[in-house]
Amino acid sequence: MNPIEAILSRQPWFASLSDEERQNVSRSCMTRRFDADGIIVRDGDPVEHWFGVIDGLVKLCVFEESGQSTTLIGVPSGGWFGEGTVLNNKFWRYTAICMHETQVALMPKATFDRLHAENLAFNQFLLSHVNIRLSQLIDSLLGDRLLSPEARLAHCIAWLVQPQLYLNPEMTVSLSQNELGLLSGLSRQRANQAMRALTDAGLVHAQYGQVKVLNLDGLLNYK
DNA sequence: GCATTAACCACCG
DNA sequence: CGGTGGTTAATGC
Repeated sequence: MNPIEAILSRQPWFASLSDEERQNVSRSCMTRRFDADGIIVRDGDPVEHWFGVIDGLVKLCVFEESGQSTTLIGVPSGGWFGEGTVLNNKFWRYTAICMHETQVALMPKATFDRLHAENLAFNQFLLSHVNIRLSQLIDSLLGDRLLSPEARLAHCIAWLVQPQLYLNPEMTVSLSQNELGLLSGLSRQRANQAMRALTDAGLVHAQYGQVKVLNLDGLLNYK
């Protein structure tokens, strides 16, 4: 089994395809490897693929003309991104940057559109995926408006190991506190301070360049 | 008051 | 050595 088949076989919708369609889909997809800081797509690039993170970590960012930039979300191994753009737009509206060396699966838009038009299980997967992302958005609005920096960081870490979205039995994510700050909208120093609070609360275990989640519900309920 | 930037230093890989 | 973590001081809203 080639790498792309191995990835697709883990997708819940893939098994529902006919043998022929499974072959067609996996033949149309590709994998590509990026170094740390490698750019998968830029804001303004034409939409050609839907992307899956096989191994590594990707951040989705926007850059303002003023020179300001912000990180929207992190997508770890097992996650997919860009379905909204593939469905609705001709051009990317954010930039996807690898935070580590990252291997990415690329599904051509034509394949995506065909599955979207023809396969129920694929649509069920998409709807559930989009639904979880919507929860994530609402949670992030909540964090932004009502919650403490500690809670914002807690939620941000929790979403990175979200078992509904990603396969990560170790519940661990490889990120520096600087990158954690970028993802949660905090400075490194404030993220560091918040990390200590979460560690003291026994919710996470901080290692060098890596965080292990000990209590996912605790993180999500952190005020 | 609280978070941010800048800066420093010790430590890890 | 570069990247990361822990901390402090100055600045800004």
